Amino acid sequence: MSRPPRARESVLDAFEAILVDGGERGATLEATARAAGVSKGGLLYHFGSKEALEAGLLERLDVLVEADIAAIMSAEEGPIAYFLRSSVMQNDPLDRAIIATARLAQNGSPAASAALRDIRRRWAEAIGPHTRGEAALNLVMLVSDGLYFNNALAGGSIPGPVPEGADMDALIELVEGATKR
Amino acid sequence: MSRPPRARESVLDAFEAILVDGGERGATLEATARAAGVSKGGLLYHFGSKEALEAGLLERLDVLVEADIAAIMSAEEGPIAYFLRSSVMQNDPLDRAIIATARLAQNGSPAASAALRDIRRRWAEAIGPHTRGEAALNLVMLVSDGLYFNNALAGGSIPGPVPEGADMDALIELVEGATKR
DNA sequence: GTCTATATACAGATAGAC
DNA sequence: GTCTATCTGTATATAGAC
Repeated sequence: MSRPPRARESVLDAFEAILVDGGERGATLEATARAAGVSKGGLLYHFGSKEALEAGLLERLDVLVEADIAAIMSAEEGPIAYFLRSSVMQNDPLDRAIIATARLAQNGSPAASAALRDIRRRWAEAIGPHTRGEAALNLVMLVSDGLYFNNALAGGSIPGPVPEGADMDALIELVEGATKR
Repeated sequence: MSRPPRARESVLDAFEAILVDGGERGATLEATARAAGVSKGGLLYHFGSKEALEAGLLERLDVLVEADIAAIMSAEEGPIAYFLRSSVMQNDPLDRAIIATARLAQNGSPAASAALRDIRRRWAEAIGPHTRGEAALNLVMLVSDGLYFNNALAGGSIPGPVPEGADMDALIELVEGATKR
C-alpha cells in the first residue's frame, strides 16, 4: 500500500477527466499526457500501454466502490435513500470514475463492462436485505441506473433532467414506500 | 417522402450495427462502408462527411420515435406498462437507433445528446398525464432510463441484469402501484 | 452513382538520450 | 523518471477515373 507516485495519479486524473468531459475518442495517450503535464514518453513509463492505463482507472474505481459500500451500509438516513442520493453526486470522485468507466465500456472494453457489472452486483448485495423482495430490489437498482445514465449523458456540463432538492426527496419517499422492508 | 436509395439505408444500417456492437471507436467510415458492402467513396457520395452520416442516423431515430409515441398513447395494457416493456426490447429498430445514438452522445456529439434529451421530453409528455404527479413521473422515467442503460452496457450480446418474463411483470406491477393515476 | 488512389493528420508504441 | 524522435498503422477527406 505504498503511496503511488504523484505523476501517476495526475495521469489517471487527466485520463478520467477527458473521458468524462469528451468521451473515449478524445482520450488519447497524447491528450492525456498533455492534460497531466507530462510527455507521452513520461506517461508510458507509468502505464506501459493504453490497456494498462485503463486498468489503472478500474483499480482506482474498485477502491472507491469499496468505501461506498461501507458508507451505504452505515448511512444514517437508511441504505436506500443514501444509495439513491449518492447516485447523482455529479462531481464525486466515485461518480466520475464510474462515468469514465462507462465510456470505456460503451466503446468495447470488456474489462470496463465487467467492472460495472461487478459494482452493480455489490450494490445489489448491500441493498437487497433492505428491500421487500426481488421486484423491489430491481426497482431501486433501476432508478439508480437511470440516475447514472442521465448523469453520463449530461457529461457533467449540461444540467440534465435529474431531480434535485425537494424533487429528489419526493422521489426517494415514493421509492421507499414501494420497496422498503 | 420519396423512398431513399437502398444503398443509403444499407450504410445507415451498418453504421448503427457497428455503433451498437462495438462502440464509436470502431465506427469508422471505412468499417461502415465495408459492412454495408460499398466502398468508402460510395459511402461519401451518400453522406458527404462523418457528421452527415451521424445526422442521417438522428433523422432515422426521429421517425421511429414518432411512431413509438403513437404506440404508447394507444397501448392496450396502458401507457406505463407498454412504455417500460418497450424499454427493453433489445433488437427493436427503435432501441438499436437509441443505443447507437447514446454511443455518439457519450463520445461528445452535441447533436446526439440533444436528440436523446428531446426523446426523453416527448416520452415524459406522453406518460405524464397517466401518473399521479411529478415524483411519480420521475420514477417511471428513471426506471425506463435504467433499463436502457443496462441494455446499452450489455451491448446486445451479454445478457444483462434486466428483468425478464415474470420478473418484468412484477416490476411493472410495483411501478404502476406507486405511480399510476 | 460507385470506384481507386492519394493527401494529410494523428493514433499507439518503441528506442534511446538525458 | 522523464524526455524527444521516430516507426507503423489507420483515420477523415479529396481528386478524378469509370
